[in-house]
Amino acid sequence: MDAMNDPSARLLTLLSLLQTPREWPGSELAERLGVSPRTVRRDVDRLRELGYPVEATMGAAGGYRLAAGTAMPPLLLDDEETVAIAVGLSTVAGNPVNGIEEASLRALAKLEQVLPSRLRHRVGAFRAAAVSMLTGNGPGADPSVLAVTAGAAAASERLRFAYRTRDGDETRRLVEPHRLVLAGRRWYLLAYDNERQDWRIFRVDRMTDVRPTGVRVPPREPPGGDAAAFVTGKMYSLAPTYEVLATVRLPAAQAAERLGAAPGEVQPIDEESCRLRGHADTLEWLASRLLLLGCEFQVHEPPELRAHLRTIAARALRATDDASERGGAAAAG
Amino acid sequence: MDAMNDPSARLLTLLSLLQTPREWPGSELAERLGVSPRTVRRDVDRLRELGYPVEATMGAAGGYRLAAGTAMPPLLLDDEETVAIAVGLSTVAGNPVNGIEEASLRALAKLEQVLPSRLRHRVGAFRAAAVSMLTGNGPGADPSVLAVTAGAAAASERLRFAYRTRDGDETRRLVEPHRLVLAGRRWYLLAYDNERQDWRIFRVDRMTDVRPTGVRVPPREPPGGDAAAFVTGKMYSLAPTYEVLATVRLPAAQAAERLGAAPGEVQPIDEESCRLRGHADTLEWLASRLLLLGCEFQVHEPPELRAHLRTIAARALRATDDASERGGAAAAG
DNA sequence: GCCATATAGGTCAGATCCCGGCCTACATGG
DNA sequence: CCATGTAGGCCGGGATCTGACCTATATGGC
Repeated sequence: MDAMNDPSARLLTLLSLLQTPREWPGSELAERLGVSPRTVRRDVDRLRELGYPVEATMGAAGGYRLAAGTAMPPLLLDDEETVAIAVGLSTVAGNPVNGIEEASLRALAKLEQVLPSRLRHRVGAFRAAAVSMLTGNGPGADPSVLAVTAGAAAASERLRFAYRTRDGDETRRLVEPHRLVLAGRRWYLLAYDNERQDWRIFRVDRMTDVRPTGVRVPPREPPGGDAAAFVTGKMYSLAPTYEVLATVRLPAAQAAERLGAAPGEVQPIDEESCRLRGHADTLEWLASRLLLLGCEFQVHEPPELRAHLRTIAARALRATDDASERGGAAAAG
Repeated sequence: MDAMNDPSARLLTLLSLLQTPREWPGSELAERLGVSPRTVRRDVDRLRELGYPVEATMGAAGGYRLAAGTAMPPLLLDDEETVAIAVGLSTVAGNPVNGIEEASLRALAKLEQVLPSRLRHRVGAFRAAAVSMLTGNGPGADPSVLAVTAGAAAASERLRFAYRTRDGDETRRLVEPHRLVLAGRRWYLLAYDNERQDWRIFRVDRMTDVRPTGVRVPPREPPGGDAAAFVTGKMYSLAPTYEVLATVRLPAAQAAERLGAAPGEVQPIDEESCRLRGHADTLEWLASRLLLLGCEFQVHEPPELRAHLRTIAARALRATDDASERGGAAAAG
């Protein structure tokens, strides 16, 4: 199969074998690699010298296996594992709520760059199901759009895409991407618009048909220097959001834990309740998060959220109403 | 730093450089690798012969970059990307709803096997936040328990762990793990209990302090042959679940899409409503899923779910009740 | 307690590969 | 048209790799 004469290729396949969570006797490795057992021992030595600790259990039932070291070894994945990782990263990057969004985006860009095309559509299929499932069918940004954009920004490549403005118009853009910024629950792209000759901010979930042009340009300095500040400053003009103020009957620590490092601040009121302040862009998201807290709470601030909670309450009551069960059309009003 | 005299190590770092989404001129690669440009060209050739298509753009502003080929190249990740991948896999494996659970579990086991300890606690910290955030704070199984168990099952290693029975008793077990099976929303371990000398099924979320013994045993044949059938057969005796029957005022296709490939069947009633049948183990999960559908629905079957929906409705109404806003203790009744 | 079987590693000789330096060919952008 | 990049052939000296010995040592089963 592979040319096992080449020590480098052999080391790679040896690594991939050792990453399987099982023990490999040296003789079997020798057979698989097509070399003598002595060479296998030498290769194992080489891996150890490279910093990848190959554990060996001695004795009659001995064997080799890869252990945790100080550096990550190169991951050698099969098709399904690759798809799983791509989908997993999509759920984290496409619905970011914790604090590793940028890293997951980098990893996703790195992965998409080398993803075989035969796996690409499988990833897409799973992604739709998984993301909508895990995130509560939010209208988040397409992870592959995110990945391509992040890659172009890192490579300083011009980017071409279609952008749907707030009014629903479709426009085509040619930009020099600078940085992706996460604000609230949405990704924004800070980029220099080549046609309009000015800096613009784009909502990534409104970008489609994204394709790198391949043209590299020297990176441009954004105005103000700090991309995040620039974006958050202009964000509210792009997407109207709701300011939330609520009282939650839960200790501040517990509330923060259940909410995750999500939007907003949590301030303790007393030992068993706290004040929640933050902003989000959809009422459904807010309502479901509050209800999933599993405790009593009061919503003070956005009247729309109060109205929406009443809507949900009414719907939940109708769902348990025996009267509407008989005549299906009764729920029309 | 690295011994760049070794061609194997050099190829690895070259791969890691090329995985960065940018273009690398050959001269810079030569400098970084500490070899002559001619050797870089030879190394690039070698990568291509190994099946990793290194794209090169010719001309004055040329350079090398790694493109998508037919096989996945070994992924070389930095710390943050590794953590992001581990967290992403945890959200998919620890809250499985789509159909790549087994693959994500394999990938997670592979990754945890070689995860440097310094990254381990960072993964743990993010995991708690991310999983509870994305899954709606379900009491799912600990992903690292899942990963260790999957690894032991793959390696045919005996496993020792503490198990909390339904009555709340803690027992210590020594088993030969056979397979992990996903049933409904929970992971189950089918294993041969060495002390009780019989096959047993364990809920993974009740396993703690899991540690492989390192003792390898020849794999045993499970009773019926098919692990999944065996588990689903005994599942209901382990965890009491709720049978759901509901009518949803949404076309069947849309309902299926919003519910994902989750548990249950969706049967169309007419063009704008359908019947939903399935089972799940927590009322919170069921209620939130139904409410997130964003449409009218009626719950027929589990009386507990009807009661829970009324509870939620009452809580939502109290949250918008101005009277209870003044006196905090008024919500006690 | 012994033996089979595993890892661990030293040594040697021959074949092979690797590397840098030099050369020419070719594509591209200013 | 020229500077600058990739592409690749050729050559010679030196380093490396491999298999085939060998011994030491740890472990589990009989």
